[in-house]
Amino acid sequence: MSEVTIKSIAKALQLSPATISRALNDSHEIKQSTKDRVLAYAKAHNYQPNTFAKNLKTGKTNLIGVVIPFLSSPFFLEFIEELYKAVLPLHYTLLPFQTQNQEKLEEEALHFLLSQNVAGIISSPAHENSNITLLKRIHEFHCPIILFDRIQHSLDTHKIGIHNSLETYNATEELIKKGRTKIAFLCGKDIGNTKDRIRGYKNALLNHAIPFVEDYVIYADYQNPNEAIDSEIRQVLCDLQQRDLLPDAIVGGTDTLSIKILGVLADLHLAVPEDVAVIGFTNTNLADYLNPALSTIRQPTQKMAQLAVELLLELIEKKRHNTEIAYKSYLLPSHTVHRKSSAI
Amino acid sequence: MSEVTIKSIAKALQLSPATISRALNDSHEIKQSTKDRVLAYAKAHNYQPNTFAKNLKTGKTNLIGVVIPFLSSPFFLEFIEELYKAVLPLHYTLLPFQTQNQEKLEEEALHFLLSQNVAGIISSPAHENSNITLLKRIHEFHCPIILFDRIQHSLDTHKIGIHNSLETYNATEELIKKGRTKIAFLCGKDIGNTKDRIRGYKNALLNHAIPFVEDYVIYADYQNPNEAIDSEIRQVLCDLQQRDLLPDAIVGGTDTLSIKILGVLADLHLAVPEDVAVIGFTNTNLADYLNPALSTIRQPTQKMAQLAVELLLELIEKKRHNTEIAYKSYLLPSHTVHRKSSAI
DNA sequence: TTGTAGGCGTTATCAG
DNA sequence: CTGATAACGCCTACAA
Repeated sequence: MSEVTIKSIAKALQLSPATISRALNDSHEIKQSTKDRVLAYAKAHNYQPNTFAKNLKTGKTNLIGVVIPFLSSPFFLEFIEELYKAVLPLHYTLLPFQTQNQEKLEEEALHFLLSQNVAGIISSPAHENSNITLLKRIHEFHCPIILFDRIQHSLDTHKIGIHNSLETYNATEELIKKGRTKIAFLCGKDIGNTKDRIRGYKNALLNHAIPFVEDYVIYADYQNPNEAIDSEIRQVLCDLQQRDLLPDAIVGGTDTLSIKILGVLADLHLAVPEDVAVIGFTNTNLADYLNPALSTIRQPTQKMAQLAVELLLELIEKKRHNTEIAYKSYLLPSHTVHRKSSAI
Repeated sequence: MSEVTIKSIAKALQLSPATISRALNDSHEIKQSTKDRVLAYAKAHNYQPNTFAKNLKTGKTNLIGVVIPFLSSPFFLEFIEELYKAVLPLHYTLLPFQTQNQEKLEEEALHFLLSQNVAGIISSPAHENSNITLLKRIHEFHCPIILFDRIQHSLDTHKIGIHNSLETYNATEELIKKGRTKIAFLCGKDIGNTKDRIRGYKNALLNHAIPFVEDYVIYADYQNPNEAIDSEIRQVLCDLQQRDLLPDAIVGGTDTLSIKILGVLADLHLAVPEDVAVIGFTNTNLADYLNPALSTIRQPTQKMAQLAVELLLELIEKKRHNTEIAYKSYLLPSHTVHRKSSAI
C-alpha cells in the first residue's frame, strides 16, 4: 500500500508518531501550528491512512453491508441505487451482495460482511426466516441489521416495507371492478412477502363474492433458471386453458414475474388486456415501453432507502451508547400506475 | 469482532500462537495430529480470522474492485452479474462502484479501492482518459487494472471490448440495405467508445454513397437527469421534423438511449419501424417485450466478465513474480438480434 | 502541548 | 516439528 505512514511523517517532521496521529485526527491537544505543518506535509506527500491498521485498532468501519436476493430485479436495483445516493454524502461505503434467494449464499455473504466488520447491514432476506440464528447473533453482538421489503422475517429489528396485503387487495379489486372474475395470482415460491400478498388477493375475492380457485395461485420457483420459469408458467396457463379455466386477469406478485407474464401471454397469442388483463408489482422504469405498457404497483424505493440508512445510522449510534431501543415496522405507501395492460 | 483469536486458541490448546497460525494455514511443518486438534478447536469455537490483522501483516486481499459508470444500464448490470458468477468459486469478493460518468466520483472510488488494498481492478472508465494519472500510478505501483467496454482509454493494460466501429457499421448498413437513407446516430457525449461507433456509422454511409449529415449525429449528455435527456432528444427530433429532415431510421449508440428513443418516438406519434426504424446497442433482457420489440446489438457480457477475471488473476500472479507482460486488446464478437423495430 | 510505550491479531524469521 | 520474538500502521493511556 502506501509508503508514507504516520511514522515516516513523524521522522520527517521531527515529531513523535503520537503527535502526528493526533494532529491528523484534529485532536484539541495539538496546537494549531503543529497541526498545520502535519496536515500540509500529509497532503503534499499524499498520505493515506492504512484502513487495516486503523480497523485493527479501533474495531470500527464505515462500511454498510447490503444483502439482497437479486440485483437484476428492478425493485432491488432501484433500491440499491437509492442507497448509493443516500450514503454518498455520509461517507459510508456499501458492500452489496446477492443471495439468489439461497440461504447458503446469504450465509456466506453475512459471514463476509462480519469479516469486514461492517458498521451495519441492510437486508431483504432470502426466505421467511432464513439464517435467523446467524442474523440474531449478528444483530445482538456485532452490528445492527435493518430489514426491508421481505419483512415477515422474525428478526426483531426495524423493518421497512409496504402494506403488501392492502396493495394486492387493491390491485385485485380494481380488476374485479372492471368485470373480471377469473383472476389469477402469480407469485414466488418461498418468498417472504408472498403470504401477505396472497392474503390480500384472497380477501378481495372474498369481499366480492368470487370463489377462490386453488389453481389460480400460480407459484414460480426462483431456484429454476429463467427459461424454466417461463415455460413452467406457460404450461400452467395452457393446462388451465384446456380445462376451460383460462384466467381473464392476472396479478403479478413480483417484479420479475410481472414482466415475464407479458412474454408468456404473447407467446400464447393472448391479447393483453383484452383476453387477459395484467397488473403487477414492479419498479421497472421500462413499464411505459413494454408491450403493452404495464400497470404497476411501484414501491417507494427512494424513501425506503433513505429511511433504511437513517434508521441504521441511528441504531449504530444507539448501540454505542447502549440505549434502549423500541423496534418499529414502517409500512410506506406504494404508488399504483394504471397503464394499458389493465385498461379494460 | 470475534472473541476467539489465534492467541486464545493457543492458550486453550497449550500451544504457541505461531503453531496455531501455521496449523490454520495448513503449513507442512506442522504434524497432522496437531493440525487436527487446532482445526477441530477452531471449528468448534467458530474461529474467524481477523481480516484486518491479516491484511496489515500480509498486505494482500482477495478483493476485486469494479468501477463502472452506471449500475442501471442493462449492459453494465449484466456484466456485473456475470462477474459475480465468475469470482464466486474463486473466493474473490467484488467491490462495485458507480461513477455516474463523473471523473470526480471515479477518483473517489479508486481511492477507496486503494484504501481497501484490492488485489485488482476491473473498470470501464468514465471518460476517454479520465483519471489517467491515477490509473497509471495504481496499475504500476499497487494492483493491476483491466479495462472493458470503454477501451479507448490510453492506460496500457489488457482491454476487453467489442469491435465498435464494425458493429455500428453493420447495423447502419442493415438499415441502408432496407432502403433507409436518412439515418441518425444517437450517442453519448464524452463517452469513450462513441468515436469508434460514429466512425462505423460514417463509413457505412460513405460506402453506400449516402451523404453524411452533421445534424444526424445526436448527442445526449449523461450528466443531465433522465427527463432532461428525454426532452432533449425529443426537441432535436422535432427540430429535424420541422426542417423536413426527420430521420427514417435511428441507430442507438448506447444501452440507455436505445431504450429511451422508443419512448420519445411514441410520444411524437411516430410509428416504429414504419416511420422510423430503430436498432440499438443494448443488453436488456426485456428487448423482446418492448413496444415494439427492439432490434439489439448485444455485447457478450458473460465472456467479457469471464475473460476479465481470468486476465486479472493472471496479472495479479505475474505481478508477484515480476514477469514481463505484453498487454492485449480483446475484441469479442457481438450478437445482433433482429426484432420488429427494424423489420421494414 | 508533546513523547513513550504497549497492544490490536496476524504472520515471518530465527532459533531450538 | 514447535516456540519466542518482532513487526505490520495505528491509536491511546500515561508520563513528561
